[in-house]
Amino acid sequence: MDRDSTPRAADLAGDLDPRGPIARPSLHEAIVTRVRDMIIEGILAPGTRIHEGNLGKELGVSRTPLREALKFLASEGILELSPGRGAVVRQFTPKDVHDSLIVLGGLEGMAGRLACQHATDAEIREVRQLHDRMIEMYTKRDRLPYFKLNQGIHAAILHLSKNEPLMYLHGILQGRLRRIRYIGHEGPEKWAAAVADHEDIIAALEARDADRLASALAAHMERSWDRIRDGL
Amino acid sequence: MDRDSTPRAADLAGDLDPRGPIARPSLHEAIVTRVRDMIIEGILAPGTRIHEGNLGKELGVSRTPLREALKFLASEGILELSPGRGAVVRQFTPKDVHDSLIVLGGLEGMAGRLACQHATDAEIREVRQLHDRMIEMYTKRDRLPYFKLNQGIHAAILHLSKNEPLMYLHGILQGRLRRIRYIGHEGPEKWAAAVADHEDIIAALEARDADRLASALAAHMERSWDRIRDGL
DNA sequence: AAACAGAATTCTGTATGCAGCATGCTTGCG
DNA sequence: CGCAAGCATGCTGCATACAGAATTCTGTTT
Repeated sequence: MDRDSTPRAADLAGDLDPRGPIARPSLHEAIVTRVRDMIIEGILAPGTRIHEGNLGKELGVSRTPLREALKFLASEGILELSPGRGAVVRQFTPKDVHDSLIVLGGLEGMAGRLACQHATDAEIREVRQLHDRMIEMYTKRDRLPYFKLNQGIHAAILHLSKNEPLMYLHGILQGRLRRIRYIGHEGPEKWAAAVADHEDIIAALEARDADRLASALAAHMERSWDRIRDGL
Repeated sequence: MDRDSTPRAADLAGDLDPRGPIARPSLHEAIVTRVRDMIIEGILAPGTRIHEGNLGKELGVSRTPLREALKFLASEGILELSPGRGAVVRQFTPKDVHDSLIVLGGLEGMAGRLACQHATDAEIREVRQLHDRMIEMYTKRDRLPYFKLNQGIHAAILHLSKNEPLMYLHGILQGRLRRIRYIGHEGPEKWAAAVADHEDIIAALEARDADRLASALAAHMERSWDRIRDGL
């Protein structure tokens, strides 16, 4: 509020340190991300009941903030709350995964359409650069950087939509599926097809062809399902 | 699990009481819906800090379950958490509302496409019946039942998609906007246009014309924005 | 008179303790 | 020997108590 009225310390810090004010991650946030990661990495397997006492002791926090974090994660759909029985790591059926991927494709399609309208040429070039670096990693068969760049491109398109609610919903669904995708079912055989998909996507974005971009993203997601469906 | 192996008590209860097992609404759930309603009805205005002590005393619960409910609502995006400063009722800018409506239209469009594939004829007839009753309320100028039936039709279309994640995301966004729509900006002048939109929507659904249904739903949402934009 | 420093108050964040319910085991009976 | 009822244990749900941070008020200083 009215930061210009006290220009000294605030602007000095602002100029010298573009990182802004020091924001320690609150314990709440720390626990949430920690537990979420534990679920994604499979340390907490789907279907397992979460023991508040043990988990709290293991994380070095008392039950109260841990319980609050569990409620938070339950709202994301990663956990299920059975009254009197505590929190259980949610199991996703193959249909759940498929349905989620369909919606995810639709959301990215929406984002693509909006990006064609709202993105600047410079921003699109940045996505192209991400893509080029991804291709580089692909030719080197360097899987982990490839995977991260892949995710980064999708996130970038969402960002270009400049639609916060859209990004939010996408993030929720993405979070649910990260567990599935983390395992990395994607066999190297079909790797090439995914790269080809991405080439289409970037081309459509550069041409600002909204319809083509949307259908390319949806198709990409459909093929992603084909890649992981066998792993259930 | 294997209910048929012990047919006596279980099936007896199941046959006699179709309501299933007794499910008391947990206090957690009760508080969540209560506070959410308070926000929707404007009792807790956007921007206000939530005072845990007072609100807890008012609801007759201690701070612990209340705090858990607040975290839950924060995950839905209805509240914001400022570390050290507690929870604040989120304010939505006009852009937030517009962006949300765009996404909402897109989600309903997706649902419409899926409904055209998956819905049975009987289910579509049920939606038509909802529509007819809505028209009836419209001709009587009976606003509240009209509003509820209107919401019901949209919910029904989502349901016909038979895609749980889609319904879930729609519910979140819908929940955020209910506060805005609850006020009831919709002037009676433009009422007729909304009814005409719905007529289109039902017709497209009955024809199972996915493209037409999707665009009708998106357009309907776009016009909904025109109706409420003046009220900020 | 305005502004700053300091103290007091108040509220959030966390820990702990207790009550109620769910679960697993043991024992008694058919 | 099988089954069921009762009992014991352990966990969740909630309340309360305490510590630390934020805010506000007051008194002093320039």
